Amino acid sequence: MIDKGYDPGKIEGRWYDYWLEGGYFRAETGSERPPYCIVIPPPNITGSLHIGHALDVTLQDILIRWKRMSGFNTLWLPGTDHAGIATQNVVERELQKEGLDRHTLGREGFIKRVWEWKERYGGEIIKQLKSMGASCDWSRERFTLDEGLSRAVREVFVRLYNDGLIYRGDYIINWCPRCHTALSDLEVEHEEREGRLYYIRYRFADGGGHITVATTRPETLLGDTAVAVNPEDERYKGVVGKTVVLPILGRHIPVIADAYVDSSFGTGAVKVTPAHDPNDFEIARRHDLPFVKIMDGEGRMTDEAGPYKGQDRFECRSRIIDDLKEDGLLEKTEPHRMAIGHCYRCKTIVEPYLSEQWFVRVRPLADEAIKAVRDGRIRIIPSGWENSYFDWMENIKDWCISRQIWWGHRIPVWYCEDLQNEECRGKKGVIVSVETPNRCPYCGSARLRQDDDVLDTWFSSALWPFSTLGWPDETEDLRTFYPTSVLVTGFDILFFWVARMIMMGLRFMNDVPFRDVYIHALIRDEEGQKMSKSKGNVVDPLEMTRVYGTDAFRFTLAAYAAQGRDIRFSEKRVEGYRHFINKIWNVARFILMNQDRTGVSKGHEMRSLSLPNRWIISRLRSVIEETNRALEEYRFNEAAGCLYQFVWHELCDWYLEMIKLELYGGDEERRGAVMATLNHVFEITLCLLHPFMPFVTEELWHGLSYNTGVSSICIRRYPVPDECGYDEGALRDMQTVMDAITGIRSIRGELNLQPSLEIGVKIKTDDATGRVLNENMMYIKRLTRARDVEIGRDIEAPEDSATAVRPSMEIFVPLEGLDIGAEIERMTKELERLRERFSLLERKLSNEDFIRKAPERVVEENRLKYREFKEKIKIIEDKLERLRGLQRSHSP
RNA sequence: GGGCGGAUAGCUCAGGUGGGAGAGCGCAGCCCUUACAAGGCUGAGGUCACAGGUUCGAGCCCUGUUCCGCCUACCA
Repeated sequence: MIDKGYDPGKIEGRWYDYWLEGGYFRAETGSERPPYCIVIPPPNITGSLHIGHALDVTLQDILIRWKRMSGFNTLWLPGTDHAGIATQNVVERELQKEGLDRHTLGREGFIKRVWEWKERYGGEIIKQLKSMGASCDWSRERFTLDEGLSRAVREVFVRLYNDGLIYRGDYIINWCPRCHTALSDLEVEHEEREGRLYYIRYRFADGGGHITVATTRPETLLGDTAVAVNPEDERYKGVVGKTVVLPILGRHIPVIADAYVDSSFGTGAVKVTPAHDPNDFEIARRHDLPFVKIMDGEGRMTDEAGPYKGQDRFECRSRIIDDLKEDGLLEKTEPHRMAIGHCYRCKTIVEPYLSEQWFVRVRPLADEAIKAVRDGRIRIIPSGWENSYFDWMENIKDWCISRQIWWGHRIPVWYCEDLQNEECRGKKGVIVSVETPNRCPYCGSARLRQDDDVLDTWFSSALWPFSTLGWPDETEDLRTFYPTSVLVTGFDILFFWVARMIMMGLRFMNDVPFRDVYIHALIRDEEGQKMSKSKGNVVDPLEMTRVYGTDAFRFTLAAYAAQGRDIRFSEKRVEGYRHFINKIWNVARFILMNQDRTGVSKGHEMRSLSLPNRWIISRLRSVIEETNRALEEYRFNEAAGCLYQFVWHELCDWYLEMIKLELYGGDEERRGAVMATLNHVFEITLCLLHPFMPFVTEELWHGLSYNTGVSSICIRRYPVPDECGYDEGALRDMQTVMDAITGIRSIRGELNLQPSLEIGVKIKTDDATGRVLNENMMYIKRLTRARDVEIGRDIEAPEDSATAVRPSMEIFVPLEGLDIGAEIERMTKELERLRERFSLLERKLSNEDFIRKAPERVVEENRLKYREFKEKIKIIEDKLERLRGLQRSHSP
């Protein structure tokens, strides 16, 4: 006999090892079975499992286990991401504690150090994935800096370069002064804040007056090389072409006209700082203005900043404001809402910064990626995200891919230092190559210098669906599993990752990287706040699994995963599902206890079974259908909800309670038949549940010896409807029996009758219903604790009796000393409810338009209900009248 | 500035194509009935944010309003 309660800690590790030993998670090469593949969104090696991963992993595992059981050759490919900036930051912090920095170690030494760190801690998250029960094929685990994946990265870079889709140049990019690197537009998080708009006077050089510009960043005036106005702006017509004097520095700069300037904003005149603002950069290129860099990579002011040299950018700002005030050049300031960009890794305010970087020309790639979704080669689920996808793709700008850090894929570009011939000089000595060159291919020089930069981490993750399968080699895995089946991820990386995988997949594999993209919600705390360490509101998934068990936690996440909505996570709900698992556990206990006593017999005809047995099998058939359908449509919450409802409220509350009668009494043949049915139903139920709660289902499946012929539930065929018979009559009859039982119970409950009180019951009903009730009398008696039940079409309502009205049934419970007042109250309330509904029906049916325009089916349904309610109301009215009569005769 | 989503029971949320308002938790009453008190039975509780419109009929479709959340953006 198994333990009284379920203790997840005892069994989870054991079964996970069992699965690994059995090799159940390993994908086959050269399989006849249809492939089903998911590549995991690779977690950062710096990370530890958070609740978002837990959700992501749970949903993927549900799909993979379901498909594996359904006969597919499944591959769930796991791995981790090197996470360039994040990892570099972590290791740098560690060095800092030792009083070191990366420059003292040197590039090679530092990278060695990061690898050491990776070996030590990078595996943590993998262990945590395993503890969630993830059925990944660990023999195919990948890391974005693996040799194979690195080769893919270089290959892609070289091909894109040769196709003219990668270029290098001086542009304004987003610069993080703390991480000392360029960032792509996406890596900047914008946050709206209350700032100030400063109105600053620039005096004309000829001494006559001034022009006022408005700016949010007064310190950048040090780098101004013009003031611009709109050419159509009448106010400034006479000013264009004049010269103004830059405040503080006294430099003379021109007033120019450019259509970019919005006359309605500020004063209609804008200062132009070409080296520190992307728009000004464009203006400067149009007007051939000089570029003056006033800030360095640390965010400190350069020599160009004159008296402010060496100051921090924010210190400089306040100094400049003071100085402008002193010079009487600060006209006014206004409050101004604006979005400020922050580094997504360290939250430092980013700086628009002019520097030489590598870029991907994404327009042609994006166009193909748009087509793939438009024509349905890729489905995005829920489809609402398609709009965001299209919007972003249509307005996409070139992607800055070079990073000035050390941890990552070094850019496969070398520069010839000698430029010894015409060809070499023509190419500017730039060598782009998959293999590391020994000599310059143009001039033969051996003095080559590799580009210092590494690639954006997302550049390598964009290749993940094919680089992990062996590309650029034409491997068996690639042939079998590309395109992958579905990508499961959160919307926060739709652009970062999903969109870029689509672009790269189409470009290099000539096919989409996945057929479906399932986008799940973000998990928030109970107040709807995003979880973050600094807020201290994180829910630790590992603690959840420790306290409630992995299965309960997984089931909770699945039950929460309704499409298109954020999840507000509540621990109470996990607790609820732990109870659910305990419930399942106890079904197994129930089976084992009775099995010992009764044994099991086999091969029973459905029609020879008693009503509850025929009913539960028919219900299970529907549950199988619904679960499969829900999973097919990524409606995880519906699948979970349907199983929960079935197990708890149908299997346990009704079926088990009813068959106790047959198990405790009845003949041996009958007991054996019931046990056979129960086992059949429970075995299938465990299988249905297995993808959601792998551990407890495996444990019970073995505990109940269902493992004949198949060594693990995880490879047992996922239930199909044909495994169950279907008996519509049983569903109908069972409903009748349940109606009778709940009717009687309702009287018991509402009148507060002692459960020990054995009651007599009279039911007035038609012959057909009466026959069903009589056939199942024993269940009714047991579940209502009724002494005797009299059934007939001519039953008279006894005096002093409580009443319940059910479809085609009037139920009476005669009671000595019935509390007439209480019963009148009950009946009155019931009557009110009925009358309300009835008058609605009455109005509907007396509406000619309704009769004429509504579908026949709906009209008929309403007529039926109308008659039913009318009858019920009459019964209750009569009953009430009699009760009132009684009340009068009883009172003195 | 543009876009998207949400507002349903005290709380957290379900409600694929318009036709009987649901679940879990919580709450109240009764019950330790031999799988489970991590349980059972019976209940109470809702002008489906607001205002219009379409329709025989709207939680669901359309328009507008309010509040909340998110994404996105080069008006300094």
